[in-house]
Amino acid sequence: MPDQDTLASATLLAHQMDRFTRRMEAGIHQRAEPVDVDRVGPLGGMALLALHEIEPAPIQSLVAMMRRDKSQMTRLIQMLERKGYVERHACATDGRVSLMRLSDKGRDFVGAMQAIMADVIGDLLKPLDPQEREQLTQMLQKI
Amino acid sequence: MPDQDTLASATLLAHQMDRFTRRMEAGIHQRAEPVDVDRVGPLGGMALLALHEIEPAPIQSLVAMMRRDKSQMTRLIQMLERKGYVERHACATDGRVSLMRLSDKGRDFVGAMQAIMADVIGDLLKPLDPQEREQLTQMLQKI
DNA sequence: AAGGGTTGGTGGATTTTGTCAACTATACGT
DNA sequence: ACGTATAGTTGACAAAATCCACCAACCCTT
Repeated sequence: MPDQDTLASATLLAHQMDRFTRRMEAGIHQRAEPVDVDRVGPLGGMALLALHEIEPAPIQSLVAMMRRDKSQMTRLIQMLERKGYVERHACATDGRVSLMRLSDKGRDFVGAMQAIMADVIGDLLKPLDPQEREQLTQMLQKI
Repeated sequence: MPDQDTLASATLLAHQMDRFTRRMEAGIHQRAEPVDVDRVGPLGGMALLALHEIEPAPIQSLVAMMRRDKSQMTRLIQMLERKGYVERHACATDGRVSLMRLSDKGRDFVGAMQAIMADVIGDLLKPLDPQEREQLTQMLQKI
């Protein structure tokens, strides 16, 4: 039987998370606007970032990594391909999958994006000392 | 000049946050479905939770708290009012604001919701020991 | 090798959220 | 009384999420 405190702290955490994520996205979105000439959007940007870490990869991996619906991901990738940020080619060992990788244009974009993210997040995390930041990422890693 | 590591860790944090928030929302959404008979939706649910902490409150406070657009909030509240979860009455000291508070129905809903949230979040946080959880909320508080 | 179940990816349709700008009415300062 | 700021509302629209059916290639098992 959870007491009143447990209940309240759970919703507190949820709100905190939500708010932080929100601030993060707003900050990134704002500073990314001049960079995002082709309007890939926040989600598209995140997808490119994610792809950068795991390329070459099938859509499925990106789906798992970003926890989005696969149909959504299909369309997102199609858009990114159309705009020249990612390239796809059939997988040699499995006829169903098509492997994606970043194009040069995509790589440039990712570089710019990472700088912005570091900037924004560094800003948001200012109230924490370096040790705490380390702790934070480690905790998030665990979960 | 930020080094490669800083850049990568920022995007890592962003992804971690995004994923966690997403898992949380998915879990809550899933388990809340039977409770959400009037289809107030995830956002409506969060709004009620938030309101519960600050009521009675003007829309503006909720806007600040949830970091959503005010127009979105207006419509959300209208929906919640229509469905009988919140009540509004004019503010005595300021003719522009209308104060919101939960109805009994709203309060019941919040109770059910909190239990679900505690459950889901407790589940997600299982890999952390109590002390770490405490640390986590405190860090999030700071930022 | 043929069948049945599974998995990777697509497409359509709809709902939920988010964004931006214009607009009303009240409040506030001078 | 005047300009300006604030709370809330509305319209129009764009982005993101969700759900479901579907195809084709894979993987078993027999």
